Amino acid sequence: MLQLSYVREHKNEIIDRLKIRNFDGEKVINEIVERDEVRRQSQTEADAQQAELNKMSKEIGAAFKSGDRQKAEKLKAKTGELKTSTKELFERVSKAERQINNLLLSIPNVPNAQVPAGKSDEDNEVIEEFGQKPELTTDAKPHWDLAKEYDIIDFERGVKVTGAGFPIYTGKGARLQRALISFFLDEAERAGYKEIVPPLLVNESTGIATGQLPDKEGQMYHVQEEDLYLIPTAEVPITNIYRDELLKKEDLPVKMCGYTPCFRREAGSYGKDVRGLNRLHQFDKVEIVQITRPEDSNTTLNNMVEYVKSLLAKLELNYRTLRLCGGDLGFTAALTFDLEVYSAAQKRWLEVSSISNFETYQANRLKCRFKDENNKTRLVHTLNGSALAFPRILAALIENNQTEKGIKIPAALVPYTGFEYITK
RNA sequence: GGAGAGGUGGCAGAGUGGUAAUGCAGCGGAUUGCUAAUCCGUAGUCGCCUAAAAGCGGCUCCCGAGUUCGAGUCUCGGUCUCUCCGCCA
Repeated sequence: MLQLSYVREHKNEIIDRLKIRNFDGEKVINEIVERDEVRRQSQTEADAQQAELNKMSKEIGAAFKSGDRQKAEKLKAKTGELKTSTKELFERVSKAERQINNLLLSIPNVPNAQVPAGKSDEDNEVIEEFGQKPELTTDAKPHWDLAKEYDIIDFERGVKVTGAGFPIYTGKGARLQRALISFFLDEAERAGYKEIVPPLLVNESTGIATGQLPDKEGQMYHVQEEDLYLIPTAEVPITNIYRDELLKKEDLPVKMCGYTPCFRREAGSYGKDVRGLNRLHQFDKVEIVQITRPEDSNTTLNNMVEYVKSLLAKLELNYRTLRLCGGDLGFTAALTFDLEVYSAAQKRWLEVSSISNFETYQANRLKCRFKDENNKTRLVHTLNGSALAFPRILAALIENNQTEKGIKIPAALVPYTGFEYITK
């Protein structure tokens, strides 16, 4: 969430910039500033009274020690009234703090200056297109047909075992998943990311810190009995590794990666977009996460985008890079680039990676800070990106590489799959 | 699941009702003729005052209530960790 001092000092600028993401923050922010004034005034009074009480306590202690019992009793009698009014003042402070906190939680991140205005995904800015769209014969099939034909994904039995959106990968399909895990993790390790195997269930504090809670409960599966949530992405547990920690400046940047399944309820998603592998309740993903100094995060974001692009190039997939407009930006993100791969059989672009800079928004909730060379404690910046999400990569791979001989595996993956073609 | 012990600053670690020891690390400074030693200072956070610092004050010993003029210390509730037992891949 936004820092209170930042809201106080840049009120109008924040209101203006939030408009880029079509968020009208005027009322909430004015209320925060007003509550903050109450808070500070009450605290100044309360502190002064508390100081007086502390002084009296010491005098009483001294009087007892010197054996002056009468003086002590006299002083004790005087504390009562002051105690009551001090307590009331502190209650006003904490009430204001709670109100401010709730209001702050409801405000999304302030978009970075690079973010273009726009209402929806249609207004995202295409900044680059790489490679040729593959040309397929007219009888080319979408992946859900190919999956059945080549016996690599069993959607129907997935429905039986669990429900829609939980596919079962079989045989070479399963092997291909395993190949992707190893390929992406090996690449990430080469790029300097430390591999993490995080928990797949997280507690409430963790969900709040990265911004999934409150409000977005609908996205996560909740385990009632233990009050835990299944992770919607590895971002959540991996970023939270450094929650409530004070890092040394030489620890930065922290570069981590991890493979995990991701679980999403996707409440309210219907229609043709959900066909096949396009939108699932459980899917696999390798995530990269970085924690950086504030002044480095812009460069880092670009490096992360370049890194993910290099993966797509190695998989011989054509892609385009989008800069998300304000209307499509996630709640916690300041700036996001999406990478989309073209599916020739479905004749549409598929989002395979989303790479974001959260600046201090998550860091403030995480209370993740570092000491700089002036010994100042400052919030870090957090970033993450998919590198990559499997289902749509798989969809594009099998659709775009369908040949008469079978489905051709890109050369970079062959050492991992152990086969060059998936055949019937 | 049962029993017991514990949670103190970036880290380690004392502290049985009256201003939170000490060591290490980091940072700043002093001194010395050599990859070093020694000495001094230095926790976080909120508020007041500042142009900024300095300064002053509050809070913080896992969290929340309570007792008390005064709580790291006593009481109650919660939470997490460790040890032993039970169960178990």
